[in-house]
Amino acid sequence: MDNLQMLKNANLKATPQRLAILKVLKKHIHPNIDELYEEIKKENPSISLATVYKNLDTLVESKIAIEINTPNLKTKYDIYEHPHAHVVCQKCGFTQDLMDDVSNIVNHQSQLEQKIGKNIDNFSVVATIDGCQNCS
Amino acid sequence: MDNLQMLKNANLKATPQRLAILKVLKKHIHPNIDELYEEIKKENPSISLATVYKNLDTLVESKIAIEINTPNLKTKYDIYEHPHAHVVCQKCGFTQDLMDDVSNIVNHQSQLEQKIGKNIDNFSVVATIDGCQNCS
DNA sequence: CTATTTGCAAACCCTTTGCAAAAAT
DNA sequence: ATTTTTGCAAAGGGTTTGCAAATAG
Repeated sequence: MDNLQMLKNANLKATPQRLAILKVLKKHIHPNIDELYEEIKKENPSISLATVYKNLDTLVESKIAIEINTPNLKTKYDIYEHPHAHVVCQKCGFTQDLMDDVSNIVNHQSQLEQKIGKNIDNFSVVATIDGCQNCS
Repeated sequence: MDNLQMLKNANLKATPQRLAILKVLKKHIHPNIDELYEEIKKENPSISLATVYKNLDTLVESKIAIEINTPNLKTKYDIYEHPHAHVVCQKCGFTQDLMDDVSNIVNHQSQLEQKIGKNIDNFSVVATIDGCQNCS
């Protein structure tokens, strides 16, 4: 969906700052606040970090974005398009998408389902990834 | 295993502070630093928070304890006895153990295994838990 | 005796907050 | 015109660090 429309649907004012955040969220994979901020400043040098913080909170509240909490690292963000799960390396924070079919495998196990429910929004697996491509 | 022995095996000096931390880790489920600190102070009023921080790092490095990273909340700790996984509520941080057989279900899926490896130490699933007993 | 650990206080992040000015509708 | 949002600077909170004194082995 169009960024401007996403904001309108959520009753949020379409400020240049918000549009810039959405643009970067869609172009970069799982950025954290610093990566977002640096990227946005290229086109919008006067944006303040506090504004980025505030807007990320707002976007998450409105379910336009989601947070991916990572161990010891800054929270990462993703656009909430169709819900999908993430696998996060415990050591280095490297984050990968879990395809829908894979998360369904996890999700359809009855015992697991009891614990985590059927809701895979924001679902993330933090694990020691043998041979993580990023840290080993 | 005996707390004193665990420390000796890791070449760590058996200070009263460390023994106190281990004692509390074994008695309380998934405490965060504050819960640990408050509990330890009951018997060891002069311990400093910095010491608790330092020792938790040390214990995790020595694989005597593990960290459970939780969204928006303080890191929780657990004794590393036999490895097991955790399910953490995304909303409230409520943390449950995942029994070995359940984590094996997750673990033995070949696609998932490719991503997360066979190592279930420290494995945690952060998810929105429908009807979480703690937050709903 | 030597190396490690402790406790304190200060430093150091990162994130949030208050508020007046600016901008969106 | 009204309400929301921005940007700044300050405050806040959690964690880490440096160092001298204390302690474990």
